[in-house]
Amino acid sequence: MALRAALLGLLVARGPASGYALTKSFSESLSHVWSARHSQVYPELARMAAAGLIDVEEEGPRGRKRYAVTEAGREELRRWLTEEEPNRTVRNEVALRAFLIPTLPRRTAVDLVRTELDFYSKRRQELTQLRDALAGPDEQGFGYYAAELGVRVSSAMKEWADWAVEQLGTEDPPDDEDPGPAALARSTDGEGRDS
Amino acid sequence: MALRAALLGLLVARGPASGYALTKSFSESLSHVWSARHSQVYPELARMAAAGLIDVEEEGPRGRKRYAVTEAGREELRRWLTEEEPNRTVRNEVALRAFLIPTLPRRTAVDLVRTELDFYSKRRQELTQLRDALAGPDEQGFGYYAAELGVRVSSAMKEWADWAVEQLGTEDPPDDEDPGPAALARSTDGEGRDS
DNA sequence: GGATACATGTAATGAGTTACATGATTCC
DNA sequence: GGAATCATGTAACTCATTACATGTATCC
Repeated sequence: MALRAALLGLLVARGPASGYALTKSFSESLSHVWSARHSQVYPELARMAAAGLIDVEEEGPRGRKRYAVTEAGREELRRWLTEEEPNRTVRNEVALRAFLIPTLPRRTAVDLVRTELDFYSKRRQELTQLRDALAGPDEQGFGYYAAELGVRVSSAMKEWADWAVEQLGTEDPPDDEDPGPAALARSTDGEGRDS
Repeated sequence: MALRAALLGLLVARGPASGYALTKSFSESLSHVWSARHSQVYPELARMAAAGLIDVEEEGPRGRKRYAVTEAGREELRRWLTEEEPNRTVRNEVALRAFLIPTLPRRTAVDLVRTELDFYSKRRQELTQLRDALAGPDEQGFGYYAAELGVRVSSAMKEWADWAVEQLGTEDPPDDEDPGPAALARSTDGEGRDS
């Protein structure tokens, strides 16, 4: 139901829009928060219209349908935000890779972390720009909270990558050309506590 | 394939384990990084064994199977980490809720953000403890990088929530009992740029 | 003997991705 | 007229959750 809430939110905040335009939001402004492809968006919009949460307000040029949120849709969004328990399940592939780093030779590990560092450095810049744009007088701050969160989270990830590179040792030590695992290798077998 | 990599990583780093024990990792140490239920873990382990990435090393008491990673499994983990492009897709329900906050009346918005604040405050504490435990002499630092990342990210989220509460205004203003939207309401209709 | 934790599986359903498929408008 | 973009949809597949189903060992 998160996708549904996201669509309702976009329609409430930015006014009527087509499935195409909504999909574009997921690949642009909303991409640091939630994502969805058009193949997921169109059927969901159809279901929401069937449920009376949105209406086809206008049919435009290339078969375009402009959807507008109904009163029931507004209520559903409010209900979802206030009454449904947030799903805080984490499934973060970058963090997973971080978890797995110690299984790699040190040099390889450093390279990987450096890649993340560059990536989050860039993302932070992008999000900072976005946030500053949203803080402008007219934009009414929609997306501002999320952009600020994005800036803070990507800063944290960038700084973590800085820290990790340092931890892993950034200089080539004298014991050249035989990397060896970053921290552990096959380790601790025979931990049987039960049988 | 992220689940597969996570399982291989656990087996490489902590040695042979049962599906049950691996599943427990996803609800404990790994829960801030990746999650999976037993109904997903068991079939995946079976597929991995069929593919020769792991072996049933021992069959224990209650039908328990202890899996050990093979050389092919180690290689697959290395390959996944170094050759596969990380999936950086974000699908963060908390951030989505942040995005949607401005559609709510101010008072309700503040309550919601306060809940997040408490939650991330707690999570940060937990992760800090976990990280400090992992930094101990014996643990060889496995999970340390991920725990550090978790601490940094949840700190960022907690601090964002602090900031957001302040932005939304924490004091009851004199215009009591008629909340009104936090920032915008139905807003800006008729943005048609195309037709 | 009963509760709890250990231990493994399957089935139905929902969420999300990739690929297939089609056509209209606009810009050059 | 050709390319790019607008615009919507469906089908097959993978990934993930919830619920169903079963049985064993251990602790009290």
